[in-house]
Amino acid sequence: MPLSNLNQEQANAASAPSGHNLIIASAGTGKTSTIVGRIAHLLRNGFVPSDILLLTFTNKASNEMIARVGKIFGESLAKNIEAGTFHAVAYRYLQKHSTIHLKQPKELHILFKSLYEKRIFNLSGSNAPYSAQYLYDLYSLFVNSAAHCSFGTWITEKYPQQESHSAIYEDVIEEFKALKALHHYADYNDLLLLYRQSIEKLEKPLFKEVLCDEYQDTNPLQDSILDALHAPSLFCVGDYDQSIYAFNGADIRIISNFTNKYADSQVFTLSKNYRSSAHILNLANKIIEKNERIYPKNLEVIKQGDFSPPKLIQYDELFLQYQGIARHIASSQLPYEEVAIIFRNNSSADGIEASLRELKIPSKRKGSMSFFDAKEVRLMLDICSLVYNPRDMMAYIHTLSYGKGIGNSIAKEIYEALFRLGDGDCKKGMFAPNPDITAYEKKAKNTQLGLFDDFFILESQARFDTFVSDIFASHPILAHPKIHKDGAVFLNDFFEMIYHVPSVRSPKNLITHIMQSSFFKNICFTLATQRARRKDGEVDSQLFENAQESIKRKASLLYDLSRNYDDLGKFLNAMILGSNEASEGSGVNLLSVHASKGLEFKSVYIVDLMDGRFPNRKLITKSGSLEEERRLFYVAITRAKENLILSFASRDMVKNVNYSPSIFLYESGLLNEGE
DNA sequence: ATTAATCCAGTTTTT
DNA sequence: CTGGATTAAT
Repeated sequence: MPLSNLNQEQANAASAPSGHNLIIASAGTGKTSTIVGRIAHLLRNGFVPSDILLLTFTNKASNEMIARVGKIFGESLAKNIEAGTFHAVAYRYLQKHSTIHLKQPKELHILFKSLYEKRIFNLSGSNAPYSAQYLYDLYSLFVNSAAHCSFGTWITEKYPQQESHSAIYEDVIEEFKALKALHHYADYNDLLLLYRQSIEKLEKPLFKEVLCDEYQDTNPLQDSILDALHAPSLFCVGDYDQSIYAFNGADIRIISNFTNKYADSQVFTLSKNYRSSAHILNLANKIIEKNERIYPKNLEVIKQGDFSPPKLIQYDELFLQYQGIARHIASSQLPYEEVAIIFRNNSSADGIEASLRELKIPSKRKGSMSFFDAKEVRLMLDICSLVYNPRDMMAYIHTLSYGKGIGNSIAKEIYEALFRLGDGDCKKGMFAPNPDITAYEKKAKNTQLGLFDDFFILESQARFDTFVSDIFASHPILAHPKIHKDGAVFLNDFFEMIYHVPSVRSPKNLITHIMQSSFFKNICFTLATQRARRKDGEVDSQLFENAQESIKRKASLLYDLSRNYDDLGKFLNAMILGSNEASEGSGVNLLSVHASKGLEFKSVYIVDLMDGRFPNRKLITKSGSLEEERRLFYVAITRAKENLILSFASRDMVKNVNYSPSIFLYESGLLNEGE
């Protein structure tokens, strides 16, 4: 039945014999239907669900496809197909076969930085070493490009002037890797590396057919996973012209070399476009022709009807543009869900959101970064992490650093003390410390200071007894000479909270418990006070109320999220792997070009088409290319089904900058030279 | 050496 | 509005 919904081209692809099949599917040619059709074909021809692996670029995409398969074959059967992003699939496998703790990218970044900052560079040369941030990004790019040489060699090749630092770089990275392995921490890249490592050793392929969506955006590391899977049959779907992830190592040579790599490869091309009007497709073709062609492309317009041509609106000022677009949307009479505003840089989103709000137009933005970035949310998740994994160093350090007089160093010393006192289990270290172990190793300092330290340690046992509870009184970690009254009270609250963690550690129970603890409440109080401080140093009571309200809202949002999970580990990982899956609210869609990939809307507005911003000149000089920017523009245009509105502003009043129109507006013929 | 406070710049795209 | 860097204080 599903195959009969496909056109001839799609059906040919979907029913291709097992082997190495590449499907060139341009924008709007029914790529999803073809993949679903392929799965249907497989299931009808002797494959069982567990023979099939479906790799997509987002988890949302795989959920949609599996749901469509479920409509045909039943949900219970469809859910046995392994499906998701490379990362999600890798993670699921690793969780079954090893111990790993997935960490927020930012977390490991902090860890890396702390190692990096201890290094001493030779600054006599003229070349300053890269910042920890930049080095970390470069390393990630190195991993994703699956180079066969060492990082030091790689970096020297790419940036010869950095050669003198490469040995130190390599050494820090080795230390970083060792530390990650020790704590079983994994970042996104590690998921892929570890997965590849595990499956390489297998004697029998895990799957009979692997389907890979958005093949043009796979990077060499992901491609090496496709190799390591040794699947007897591949079904790769992609479009050269929509490759927009070069910054993440995506390499278009992977898709263009497919036919050379596999002698038995078959290429299918889908050329019937069902999505967009002729006007829109003509514009898209006109743009993409400027890029070098790898596969011929002649899109056939299927959509019939009388549609308006793409429109360019010029504004004098940035905010006038946003307000103008908002008014345009208000008067367009379309349901807001059918409308998308697409921009090159996320920095455009705030202004657009504000302008829409002025007109009371609801809007939704993808994965509000701000939510998982908020200190209070991260704190709650850190507490969950350290309950889940009582040797999670990062989570302990972040949490304990909130104490007055306790910074990263002392927090780390406390963690290490608890770790040793509990023989590797910090919770045991808290409530059943090994009496034979001293909390803090004596530091090899000069004797005078050493005596001074001992003096405090002798005193410490009785130091805080008068105001701390039984659970905590005379705990060995109090021996730390730098912990004083506030810190002790803080630690006491921490102990109280952990001690009373509900025995049923469901995510929602735990979140509720944290929210009710005085430990968390006190920190929120300080956070709110900080946020309510005016420039003169006074605390504005109104601002304080607002800040507390906002914290409460975020806490209850996290509680709502936690109710969907019955397992603490699953909850924590979902908060990391899928943190930007959930878009909040409803209404007009606000999307970056990258985020718009794979989506379609009746009306599309592409804003801020100024030279420098789109194309992003800064990036072109760094790592990107004008061709990639052009593909981005092509992707943005081809999201539109019926109406396409392009706009730019010639001036930004706030930044006091003048802009000239994007080169793409000239290329598209909407502007002529000299205008 | 470590933490706390203050001031200043700046903002790419994703799993 | 946040992160980073600088500076002051313990």
